[in-house]
Amino acid sequence: MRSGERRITLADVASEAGVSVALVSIVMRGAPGAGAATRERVLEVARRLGYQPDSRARLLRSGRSRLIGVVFDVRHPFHHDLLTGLYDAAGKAGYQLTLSAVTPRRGERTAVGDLLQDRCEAIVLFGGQMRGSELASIAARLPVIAMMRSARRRDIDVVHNDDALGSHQAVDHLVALGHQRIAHVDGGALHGSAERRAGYHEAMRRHGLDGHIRVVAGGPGEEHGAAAAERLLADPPTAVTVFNDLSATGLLDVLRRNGLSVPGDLSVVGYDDTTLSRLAHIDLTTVGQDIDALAARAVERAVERIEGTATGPRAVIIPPRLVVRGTTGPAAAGALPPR
Amino acid sequence: MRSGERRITLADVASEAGVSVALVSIVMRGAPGAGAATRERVLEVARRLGYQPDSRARLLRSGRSRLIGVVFDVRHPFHHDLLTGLYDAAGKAGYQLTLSAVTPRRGERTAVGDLLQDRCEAIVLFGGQMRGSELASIAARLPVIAMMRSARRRDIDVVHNDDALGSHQAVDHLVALGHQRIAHVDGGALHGSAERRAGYHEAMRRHGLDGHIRVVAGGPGEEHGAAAAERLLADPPTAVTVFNDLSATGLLDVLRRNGLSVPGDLSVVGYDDTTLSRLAHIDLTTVGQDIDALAARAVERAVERIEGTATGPRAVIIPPRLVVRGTTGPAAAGALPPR
DNA sequence: GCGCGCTACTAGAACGTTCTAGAGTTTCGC
DNA sequence: GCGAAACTCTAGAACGTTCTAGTAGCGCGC
Repeated sequence: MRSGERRITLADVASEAGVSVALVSIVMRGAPGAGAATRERVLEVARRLGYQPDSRARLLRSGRSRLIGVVFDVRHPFHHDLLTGLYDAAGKAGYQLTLSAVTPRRGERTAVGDLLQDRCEAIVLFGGQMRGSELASIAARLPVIAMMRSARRRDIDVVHNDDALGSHQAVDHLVALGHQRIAHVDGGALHGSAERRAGYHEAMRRHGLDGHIRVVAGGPGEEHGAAAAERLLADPPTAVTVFNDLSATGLLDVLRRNGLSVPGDLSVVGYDDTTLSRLAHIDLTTVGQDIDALAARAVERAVERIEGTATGPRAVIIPPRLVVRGTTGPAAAGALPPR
Repeated sequence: MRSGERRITLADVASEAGVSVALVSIVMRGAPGAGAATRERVLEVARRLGYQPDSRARLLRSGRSRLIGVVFDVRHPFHHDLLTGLYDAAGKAGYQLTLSAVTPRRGERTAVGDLLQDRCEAIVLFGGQMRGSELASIAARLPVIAMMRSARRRDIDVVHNDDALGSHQAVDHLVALGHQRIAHVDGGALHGSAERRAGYHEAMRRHGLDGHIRVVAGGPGEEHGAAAAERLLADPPTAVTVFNDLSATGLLDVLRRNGLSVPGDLSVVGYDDTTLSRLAHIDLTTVGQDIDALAARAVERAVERIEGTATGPRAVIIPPRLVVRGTTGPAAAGALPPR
């Protein structure tokens, strides 16, 4: 049946099956309260008539929407894995997702506004640039769970990766390979940059490598890594931890163009374990975020907020995991300075 | 207001403003039929009370949903750009999108089923693996526009790139650079592979290079391009057109590992102009699809089907565009065989 | 001054489903 | 066998908004 043609409703099924509309609703929802024989008969009629539930009516009448709105930025490097994980987690919790994308030409405010109209019970958002005060005004209406972004407000839940721990893991790995002259290329003002930098600092100090601490300004893009590499070439360290994989890719390119062998002359650790890091010719050692865990915890927290059962702090921190590939190896023999 | 608290409705605004509910509805929709002073008063009350429209009620009562459902596969290489384009085009046509993702763990049937419940007026889908017969059963209910996939059925609209023309463009570019020994690495059984291969054949024949036609079996992944490169090494052509960018990346890796210079010894043209092709160290010459045009035409066709104004063939073909970067250059001097 | 057309505004029904209170029937325990 | 509890089924109202048909008032033209 096409636009303009009336759809089959519960009333049509009820009429054909000789029962009430309310009983057909009970059957179609799989709710208790219908006899087995009646249930079978109703299902058969519904199938034969091609009945398709109408979520508009359900959403309007039902006391609960059981919808979790997801605002996602199409350019976010993990949005595909996050969506996958969020759908899984929501399904398990008996909720449904309704998606609203942020694009270069569709702002976050529009994306959020659409979800409010849908009467979502909570909103999960990742990426994006909304100010804390704007998020707070939404949080006054319904639970807001922010992922992978700064939102230090007492009414917004935050789920993110332990960036500092990831840097510790990277430095630990390099130290275990014998490296001491380890530099860090940061992410500029981007979310996570300060934490990854702080983690690098802490880890270096923990290993007694204070004198080798060296941070080079960077950024999230390939070009940032490339520029950082140019600056490192004058006095190369034996290893580098880089803010993210894309930046590491740019850095690798410049190093290789300048005749340095990776990991022979210099080891490189990225961050995020994006698909880029897995390309055969990049084969990047990197710190991976546990996306499924992030998604699961975000939904869990959303459900807790909806159901009023939330306990614990607003911030949920998920530990990352080092993924060792081909860009890290033992420190070159001549690289160990006298102690 | 949080879950459990009653939302402000049109009735609340009407009561406070001293007008009817229907008039408030007219004002909030920006529909004609309200006096200017009344309109101002109502908007002020709505703003003060924090009224938020309820799309559930609107969707249920309104004769039209004006929703276009989009089924997208999160792993599709262009889904971010397509979503961007689709939102833009839908907005311009006065429609809204409702999204439903296909993930590794959420099948297309589920994704489509959700959209049917939302009473979308048409469905646009890209990627995915649904059989033509399944698509047809949906098309019996409402207009279906398939993008970038095979669906040769007379009741389903298809919007896609002219794959054959893209291959022509690639071969033309290489011939203009003096290449004659041009091989093609195909995409196996994947959508578009046959057309890209056919286009390569036609273009080679058009340039009188029948004797140099050479097709190597490939596939969509990096590893397919790498394997094809291994096979080409025994007798390298001077140029290769590759099914897609990712495959070209794999091929490039193997060529370079084996000491071949690109484009000095061998030129490479990918397909799709993905973000991979733009990385500084890849800098791939590639055939780009016009994503915005694809999205615009898909929405246009959806609207035509909804409004019963569709004319023209079911298939809408968008020409691609060659993007010249660093992997193509003049044929090496010793490469020209005697004519 | 009267009638017609237009605009502003209203009342009530409709959209398709779920919720809730009730009636009737069946089953189980004493 | 009787009473209570559980189950099946029904009727009617509700959800928040839009649609539709109508009324009242105003302005303009004859």
